[in-house]
Amino acid sequence: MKEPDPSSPLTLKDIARQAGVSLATVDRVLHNRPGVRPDTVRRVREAIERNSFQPHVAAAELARSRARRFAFVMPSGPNLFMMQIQSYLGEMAGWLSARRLAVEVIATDVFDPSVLAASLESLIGGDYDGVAVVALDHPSVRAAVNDLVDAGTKVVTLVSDVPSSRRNHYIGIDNIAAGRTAGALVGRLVGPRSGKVAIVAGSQGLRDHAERIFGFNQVISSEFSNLEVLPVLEGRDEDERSEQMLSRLFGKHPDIVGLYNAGAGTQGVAKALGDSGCEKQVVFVGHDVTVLTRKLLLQGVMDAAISQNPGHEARAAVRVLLSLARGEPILIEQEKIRIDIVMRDNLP
Amino acid sequence: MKEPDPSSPLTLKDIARQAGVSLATVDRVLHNRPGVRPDTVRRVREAIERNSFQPHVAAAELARSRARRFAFVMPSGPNLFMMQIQSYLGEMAGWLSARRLAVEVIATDVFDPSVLAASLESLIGGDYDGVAVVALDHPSVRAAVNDLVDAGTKVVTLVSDVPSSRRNHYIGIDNIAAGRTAGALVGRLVGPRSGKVAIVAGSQGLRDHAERIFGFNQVISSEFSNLEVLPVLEGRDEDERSEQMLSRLFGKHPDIVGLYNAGAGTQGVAKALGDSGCEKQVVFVGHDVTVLTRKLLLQGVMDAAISQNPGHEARAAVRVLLSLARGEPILIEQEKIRIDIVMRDNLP
DNA sequence: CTGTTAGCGCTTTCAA
DNA sequence: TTGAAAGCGCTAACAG
Repeated sequence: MKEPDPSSPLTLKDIARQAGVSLATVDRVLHNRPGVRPDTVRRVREAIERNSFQPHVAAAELARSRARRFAFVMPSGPNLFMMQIQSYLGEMAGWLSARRLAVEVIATDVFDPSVLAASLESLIGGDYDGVAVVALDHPSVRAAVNDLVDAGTKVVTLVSDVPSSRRNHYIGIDNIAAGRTAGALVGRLVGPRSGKVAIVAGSQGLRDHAERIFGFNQVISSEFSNLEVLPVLEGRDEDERSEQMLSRLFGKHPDIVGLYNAGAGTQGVAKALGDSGCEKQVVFVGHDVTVLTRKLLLQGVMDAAISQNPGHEARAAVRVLLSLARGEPILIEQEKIRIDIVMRDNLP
Repeated sequence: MKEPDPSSPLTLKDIARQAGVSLATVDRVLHNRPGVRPDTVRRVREAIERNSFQPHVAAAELARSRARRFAFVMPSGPNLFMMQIQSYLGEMAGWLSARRLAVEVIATDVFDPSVLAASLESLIGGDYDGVAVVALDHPSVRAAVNDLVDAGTKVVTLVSDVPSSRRNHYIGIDNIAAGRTAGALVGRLVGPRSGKVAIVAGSQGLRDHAERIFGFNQVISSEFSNLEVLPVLEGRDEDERSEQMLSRLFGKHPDIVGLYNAGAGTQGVAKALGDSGCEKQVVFVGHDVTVLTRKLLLQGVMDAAISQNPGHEARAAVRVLLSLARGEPILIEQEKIRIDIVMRDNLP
C-alpha cells in the first residue's frame, strides 16, 4: 500500500530526477498543461504516484505570487443575520491580508431579480477571481451567474441557492431539512395538545423560505395529526407588518399552540406573541441566532432557533472561493453547513 | 483610520526601506528577537503599523521550510466517536502533507492515569512540535502535560480537558452546558407527564461524564418538578454491563419516562430500552452521532443526540497546534466546538 | 515537445 | 547591533 510518506521532504526536483525530465515538465504534468508527450506524462505521473508526492502549497502560492480579489454580493437591508456574516468577514481581515486576499462587500437589493442580475453582470471583467452571492432563484439571476462563470470567475451562492445555475458551489443549509427540523420541534414540544400552528415568512417567493415551509408542513401533516397548520402570513421580513398580521391571526384563532417564523421580522412576531397573552402556551420556533433571538430564547419566549453558523458560512465561502481559484481540492466535509438547533442551554 | 490596505503588495523590503534598516532587522523586530536597539525597534514598529503590514504567510512558511510533527494521544478501546476523529485525521492526509505536516496517532489506555501520564512523558524529547491528547483529569496527567509544555511542545487537550494544567488550548465542548441541554430536551420532550428519569454514564470519575450529569440534574431539578432523577448507573461504557444494569432498573421502576445516556455503551442501553417494552413512551437522549445513534434516531428509539462534530474537532486540533507552533494567532471563533443538538431531521 | 533560469517574500546563517 | 546574501520549492517566461 502506498503510505503517504509522513516525513516527505520530497520536492518537484526529486520527481523530475526520478522521471528523467526537467522541473518544468513535471510542473506541466502536475497542472495538466498541454505540450507534453503522452509517454512522458505517464512516466512523470508514475513517479508522482510512486512517491505519493504532494507539491508544497506554500511554495506554489509564493511562486504564483498573485493577489486574489473576491466580491461578496449581499442584501443591502438591515438584516441582522447578513450583518453577522459581514462582521465575520471583517474579523478575517488579518488572515486575508496575510494571504494577499482582498474581499469587497457589495450591497445590493437582492430581492429584486433585475437589480441583482445587473449587479452581478457589472462584476464581469471587474477582475474578480471569485464572487459569493446571496442569490435569488430567478431566470435573470441564473443567467448572470452563468455569465460570470463563463467569464472564468468562480461563483459560490451563499445562504440562498440557484441550483439551476452553473455556480461552482453552494454554501448554506438544506432548507427543506431545516423546515422539517422546525416542524419536528414544534410538534414534539407542543406535546399531546391539539390546536393550530401559525407560520410567518418573508415571502413565499423566496426559495429558502418556501422550502422551509414545505419541509415544515411535510412533517406536521404526516406526523402530528393533532396540529392544524394555518395559511402562511407573508410579513416581508418587516417587523411591523409581521406583527399586525400575526396579531390579527391570534385574534381569530384562540387555539394556536405553535408558531413558526421562517424568515426575519422576529421582533414583530415576538411582539404579537407577547400581546396575545399566550406566550407561555405557544411553542415558538424561528431561525438564526441574533442578539434578538438570543434574548427571546433566554426569556423562554422562543423555544428553539434553527440556525446556520454565520461565521462558518463566511469562512467557508472564502476558503471555497480560494480553493476553486487555485484549483485545489475542497474539504467538502469541512465546508458543509449544518442545521443547528439552538435552545437556551446550548446558545453559542 | 488605518484601513488594512486591500491590495497590499507591500513586502518586508518596503518596510525595511521605510524604516531605513535592512531586511534582517525588520525580521528581528517582527519576531521579537533580541539584538535590536530600542530606538530601531520603534522605527520599524512604526513603519509596520503605518502600513498595517502583514507578512506573507506562504513566504514565511517556505523560508522556514521545517516539517512539523504532531502526536495525537487517543484511547485504545473501540470507541466509535474516537474512531471517527481518527478517520477524519486520515482524510486530512493530503492537506497535511501539502503543508509538510505529519501527525501520528498514539493509542493508549487513557482511562488509567499512570499509563496515560507515562505515555505523555515518553513523548518528551521525541521531537514533537505539538501533542493533542484526550486527557483524564488526574494529578499525574496534569504533571505530564505541564512537563511537555515546559519542554516547548504545544499541547491541546481534546474532548476531555485538564483545566488545571498549563495546556495551551482545549478543543471540545462545555460538558456542563451539554448536560443542561440534554436535561432541557428530556424535560421538554417528556411534557406534562410525571415519572422517573434514568441516567447511565461510563464512570462518574470521568470529568466529562460527571460534568454532563451535573448539568443534567441542575436543569431537571430546577425546572421539571414532575421528574425524579434516579441514581446514576455506571456502565463503564460497556454495552453488556450497561444493558444489565438498566434492565434491572426498568424492572424496578415501571414509571420511567426519561433516559439519559451520558457516555458510550449506547448499544446496550438501547437494547435494555427495547426489551423493557416502553421504547415509545420513554424519551431517550444520548451523545454523539455514530452509525448506531444515527440508526436509533431514524427509528425513533432515540429522540435526540447531543453531539460535538468529530471532523471539526480533528481539524481544529491540527489547526490550533499548527498556529501555536508557528506563533500565529488563532481564530478562536473558528476553533470553538459547538454543542450540537441532532434529531432525526437534521442528521448530518 | 522540453529544459533553463529568474524570481516570489521571507528566514537564517555569517560577517561586519 | 546591523546588514548581505544564500536559499526554501514552485511557477512562468523564454529558449531551444
